[in-house]
Amino acid sequence: MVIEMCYKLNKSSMLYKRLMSKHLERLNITYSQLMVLRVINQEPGVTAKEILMQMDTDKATLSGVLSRLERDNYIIRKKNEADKRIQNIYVSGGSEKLCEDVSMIEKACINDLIDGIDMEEAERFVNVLDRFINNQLKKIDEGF
Amino acid sequence: MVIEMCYKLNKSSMLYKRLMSKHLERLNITYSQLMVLRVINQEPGVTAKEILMQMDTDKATLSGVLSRLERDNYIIRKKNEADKRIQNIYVSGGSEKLCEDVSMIEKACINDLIDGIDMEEAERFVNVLDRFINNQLKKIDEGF
DNA sequence: CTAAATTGTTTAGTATACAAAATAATTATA
DNA sequence: TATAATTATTTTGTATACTAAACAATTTAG
Repeated sequence: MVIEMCYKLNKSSMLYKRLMSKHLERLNITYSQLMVLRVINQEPGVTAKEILMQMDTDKATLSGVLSRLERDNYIIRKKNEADKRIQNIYVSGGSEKLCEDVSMIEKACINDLIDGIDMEEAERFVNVLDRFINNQLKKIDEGF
Repeated sequence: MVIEMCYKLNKSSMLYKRLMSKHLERLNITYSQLMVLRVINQEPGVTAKEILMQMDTDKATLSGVLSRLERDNYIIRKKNEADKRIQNIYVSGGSEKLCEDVSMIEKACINDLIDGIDMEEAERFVNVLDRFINNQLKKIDEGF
């Protein structure tokens, strides 16, 4: 039963990424890149470290995403003069617009997915999901 | 609200893979490889095509997983004489045992994750998740 | 029967995900 | 103050995920 739940969580997650990627294709940006770009858009000047703390991803993965975002001119990195280990990251012109466009797409895409699921059900669902995630985080913190 | 739900589904899925991968590390097999190995264990002689139909993954991805499973001696592939495009796939000796071991690990791992979530909640959760997945599949079938 | 379409699978190329090691800059310590 | 420990980030190496193209064997059509 619980194993089934886990498989289905994985399946749903995979399908969501597949759906969003398809929609993002014509904007020439990937799902992961977008998630990161959004954080930078909301907090101009953030550092990689700060992005990492917000998003549950790996530093090596983020490093790659950032370098591709920079390569494609979505972001700009400036070395921090006070501490030269740090780079402050900013979105480049046009990226704010991109973030907005994507939010629209996302909302449209998601409306279809919620079909037949009412608000109360969704809330209970997220409530259980939160507890499940917390259990997972606890396990990981404890060192498995 | 629904966007939040999607993010959390992704997060939970990522955490689950991270947890399972950690546990599987000492068995020298990856999560994806194990999922495929299980199908082969249950249906000796299956073809790649048949595995694809059961598991929602990509043929190119599966091809890679199969070649690594073969490289590491977990499976054996035999060319089908009737139709030489096809290969029948079998687990090699010891893999049945491996599948059992992993099931044990998985159960132990999952017991901790369900902590504080009762059976009824879990059932409702999976029910909503099923509908959500079906909506996603419908969207993908419709060509997005 | 032969060219064209189909089928099962692999290869090439790009983007993650993640562990482990390497770098570079900063801070703490003997 | 030289050295060790720490911090922020990148690099390396392996394993997915996915698209598009390549291949080989098999069918289907004209």
